[in-house]
Amino acid sequence: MNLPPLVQSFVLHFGEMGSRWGINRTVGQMYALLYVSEKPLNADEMAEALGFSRSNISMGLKELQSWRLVRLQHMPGDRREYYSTPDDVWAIFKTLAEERQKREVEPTLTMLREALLESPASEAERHAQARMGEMYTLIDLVTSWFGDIQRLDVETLQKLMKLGAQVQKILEFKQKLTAFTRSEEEKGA
Amino acid sequence: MNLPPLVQSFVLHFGEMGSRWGINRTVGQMYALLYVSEKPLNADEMAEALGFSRSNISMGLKELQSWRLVRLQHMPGDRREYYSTPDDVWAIFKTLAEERQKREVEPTLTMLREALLESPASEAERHAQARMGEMYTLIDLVTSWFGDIQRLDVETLQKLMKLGAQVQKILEFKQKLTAFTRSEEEKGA
DNA sequence: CTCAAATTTCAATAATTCCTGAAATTAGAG
DNA sequence: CTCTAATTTCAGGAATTATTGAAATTTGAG
Repeated sequence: MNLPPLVQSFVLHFGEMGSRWGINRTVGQMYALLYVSEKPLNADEMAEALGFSRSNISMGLKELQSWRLVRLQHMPGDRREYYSTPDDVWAIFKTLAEERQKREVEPTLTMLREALLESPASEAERHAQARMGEMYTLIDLVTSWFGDIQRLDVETLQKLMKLGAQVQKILEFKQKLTAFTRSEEEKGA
Repeated sequence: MNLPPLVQSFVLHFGEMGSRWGINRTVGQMYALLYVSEKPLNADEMAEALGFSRSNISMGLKELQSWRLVRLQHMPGDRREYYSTPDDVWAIFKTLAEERQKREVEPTLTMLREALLESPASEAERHAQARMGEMYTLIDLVTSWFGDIQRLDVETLQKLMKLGAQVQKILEFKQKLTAFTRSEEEKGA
């Protein structure tokens, strides 16, 4: 691996993180490299920069494409394929959240829903089913919230981010939340 | 494995999910089993129920304890150790989020912060650093929001959940959010 | 204290996942 | 079309991770 030190530490960190998240180290490194690259890279450049085999790069890119984290493009007068990540970090985050939702949350909700339709055949099953119900409700609630946040458009987000005075904004957000939950309590009382 | 079918499908699903999340299959299954169990279980009961070796159970429990996902207790007149999961699903979710924050988010923020303090030695490094800055800001923003939601207390949450008419509540929440972002736009204009 | 039950550790091996080079396929320039 | 550069596939070996049984340690009842 022959990269500027700044880039190298980023790439290595992402590799480690990747493996904690069930993504393999080399795929994590590939993503990180593309993320900080000034210009799109082709597979040979990536193999060279990271010191992996060409075929490993090919498989990793396929994986990254399946997560929609990487975009493919062509350079005029060059038949090789060049890859890059989207510029907008918020869009990247949303894509990641959508994919995880689809791959992990949805199947779990489906499994739970099916379990909840069964007739429990014993006290143990009755209890298990009740627990699954609690989990279902929580996941459903949290992912709805998450979805709401995700639906914030890029412009709004960029504005928030560029203002820099995030703490301010977060405090306002917190206040809304507090107001919201307080009004619930009043209704409930 | 000799479990009621409802429990079995839940346990197996969690095992699969676990491996996607970098947690190993057997640890995922152990957690799932405890989660739906009516009463605390000891290690032998778990080994029996899941068909794993006693030593595997021991290591898995250590892992689960390090995540604070499992509590240890003793039964009167029995010297074996019994394990269970907390009842409150919201508390479980918060614990998980806290641990991930500590293990994954904090180290990443630290790495990024350090990278941002370096003086870039080239245009490539300059660009990489700018990208890292964008990532830093986003992670910081998202985790703050997440922290706010996490800080909602159990009672409020339980109220929301038990009301059952979640969709209603979510719509209200969405409205607050929309109001919030709209007022930002006005200020910005 | 003692001793047996309970738990943990750990080295060996089983299982899985990763990575590669060689071969096959695809695709675009001429 | 043809021919070659570019990419993908895939079987085999490398590396990592998971699981076990046996031995060591810990714990608490008596």
